[in-house]
Amino acid sequence: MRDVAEAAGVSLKTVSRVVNDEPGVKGDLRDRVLSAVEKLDYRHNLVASNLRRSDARTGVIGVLVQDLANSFSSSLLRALEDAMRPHKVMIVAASLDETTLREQHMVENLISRRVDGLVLVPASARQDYLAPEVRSGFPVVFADRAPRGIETDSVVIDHALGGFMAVDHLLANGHRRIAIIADSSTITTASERVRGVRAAFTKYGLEVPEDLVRVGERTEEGARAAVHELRSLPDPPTAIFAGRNTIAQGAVRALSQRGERERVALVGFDDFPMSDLLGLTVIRQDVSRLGALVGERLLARIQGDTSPPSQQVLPPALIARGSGEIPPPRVAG
Amino acid sequence: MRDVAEAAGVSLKTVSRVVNDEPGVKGDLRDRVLSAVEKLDYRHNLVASNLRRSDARTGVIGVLVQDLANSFSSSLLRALEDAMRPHKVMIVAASLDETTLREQHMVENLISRRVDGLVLVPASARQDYLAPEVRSGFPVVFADRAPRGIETDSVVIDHALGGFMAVDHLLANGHRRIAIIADSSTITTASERVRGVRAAFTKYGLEVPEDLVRVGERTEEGARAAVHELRSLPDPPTAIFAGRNTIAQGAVRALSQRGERERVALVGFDDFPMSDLLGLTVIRQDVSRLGALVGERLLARIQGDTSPPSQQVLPPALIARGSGEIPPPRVAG
DNA sequence: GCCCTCGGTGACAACGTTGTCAGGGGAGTT
DNA sequence: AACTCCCCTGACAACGTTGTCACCGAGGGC
Repeated sequence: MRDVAEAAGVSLKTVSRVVNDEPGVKGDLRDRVLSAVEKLDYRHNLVASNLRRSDARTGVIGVLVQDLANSFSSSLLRALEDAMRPHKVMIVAASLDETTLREQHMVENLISRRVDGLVLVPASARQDYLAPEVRSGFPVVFADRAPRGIETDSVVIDHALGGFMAVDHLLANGHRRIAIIADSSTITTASERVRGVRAAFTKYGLEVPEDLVRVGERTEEGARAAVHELRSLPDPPTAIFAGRNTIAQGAVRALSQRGERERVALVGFDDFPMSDLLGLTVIRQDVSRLGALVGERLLARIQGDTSPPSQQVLPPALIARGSGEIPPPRVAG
Repeated sequence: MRDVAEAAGVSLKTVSRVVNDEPGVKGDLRDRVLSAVEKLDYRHNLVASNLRRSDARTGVIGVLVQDLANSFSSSLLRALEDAMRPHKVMIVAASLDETTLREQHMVENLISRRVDGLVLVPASARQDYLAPEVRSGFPVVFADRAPRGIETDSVVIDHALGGFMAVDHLLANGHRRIAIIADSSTITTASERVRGVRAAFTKYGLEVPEDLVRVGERTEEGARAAVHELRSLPDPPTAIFAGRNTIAQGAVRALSQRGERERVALVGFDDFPMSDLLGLTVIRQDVSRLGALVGERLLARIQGDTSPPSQQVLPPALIARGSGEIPPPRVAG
């Protein structure tokens, strides 16, 4: 910028005015500056600009999700991007892979970078470490999973209700031997879903078939192996509840391999692209809506909203596509 | 930081030393500083730090893809993230939606933010506007699509070869009435793929059935409509080449609706999750490898590699899963 | 006892920008 | 003709940090 000022024969401040489209620079001077900018390939330095400016907006938010390659995460990211674009806010994104430690490192790093706000799909069980920031009014919105240990905005799906709906659906269709495959119980969404599942059994006055509960599966491979194992039991499940999208995908694969896709009922949690073509019955979370609401909340906070933390809960929906409507085999009444 | 220095009764510089883990601060002083940091909830400001530091690394790269929610883009992003994480580089990502204007705005913005480098899946036909940056040695790597108008690193798939392989496969299986549904020809990858398709016809000494060529489709809905229309022709196609993942998805939907999935051959470009379960034959691009190579190249440039621009071309692979192996109906020899 | 060395600490300027305020000159008013 | 007002422009400090260099005191060698 100094060079530009020199080349145009004006002061630094005048260049600054031209670059920022501030009023009050006469035509010829402005032209001289612009042509100097052109000639020297000058690029405005937003880093320095943000440092100096009093309001201190960087125009960047941090978004920490589970896995950028996962359809849930990427849809959320896209929805957030769309919500932020009109406000000229960009997104720094990272995958946490359910790692508590990485979550803390990333949060720390993003705060050091002075992002304007944070969207968090937490991997950790508790987020007390964020307390100082939240207290100081730093905008943080939790998505999909509620915060623990701090009070801040969140927009979550009613995971327990989703789990309930899925298994209620299977029980209503006559299934009793229902396998439950879910992620590690340290992940609150997973344990919430399982809680809902248990509530569904309770509603029918039934015991949960504990021998068919597989908690701690995350990967598609693990889920596939679990289904093979479960179906090989002496008294195998006639229906399966898959606690998240990768598990459902693994389950479909396993049942395909066994040629049992028409025989064993399956309800998944999380919709994903093309699941309709697989005829998969799922509990759908409206990810676009989730992202839009999170974005809206974050923007409000960034713009100075100081109302008490809000907890928004979105209902999931059961999408029947066939796999969940397979009846149990008629053996004994 | 000033407050911390005051609270600890030391100079600014000493605080700086402690925060940056520099050697040469005695035990008790260091402790005094750390406790002052704790008490005041001081957070190191990386923005100012980066401004002052001479080497001027921000530890952020920009990644501009087509659509963050698309499985191709999100897989690429994830691969890049994995390549960058060991080097403590974060990612600012944005969707271009094939908009030339947004591409330029975003690039400009990212450069203003002084990102250390840029990964571009370009939407524009030419990228001359980047010439000044490239000339000055700013690290830019093109992914999936080669640059036009500038010389810089790129890692691309051989799209023409992929198109050729797909249609060669169909022709070898006896199809002649092959529909070509592809994205707008202004997108170089799309036109490259179509070029390969035409080469395949030429190899067999055949004319391209121009009445079955639909160029300019991008969305799943458009592709679905196109398939319905094509299959309603008096002399309908017996096979379909779908020029990208969303088109293949639309085609599968359309054929499903018409109950013709077992009757019409289909080869898609771009693999996507669960396509194996749909029995879809595709041309697969190794996105993880692509992302890893792009990340490697970008890191080398950031670390000062000044060798001439490299052009890496990855071969695609045909994954036969059934849909592409459906023979043409036996009507007349 | 003097000088030198060296580890620890601090004062100051600088990174690239913008907010503040003062000054200069032309046009309009009395 | 003198004065006022307003529009442009520039000088300067400041944002939060770190590189540079100087200083101070203790310890060791002669």
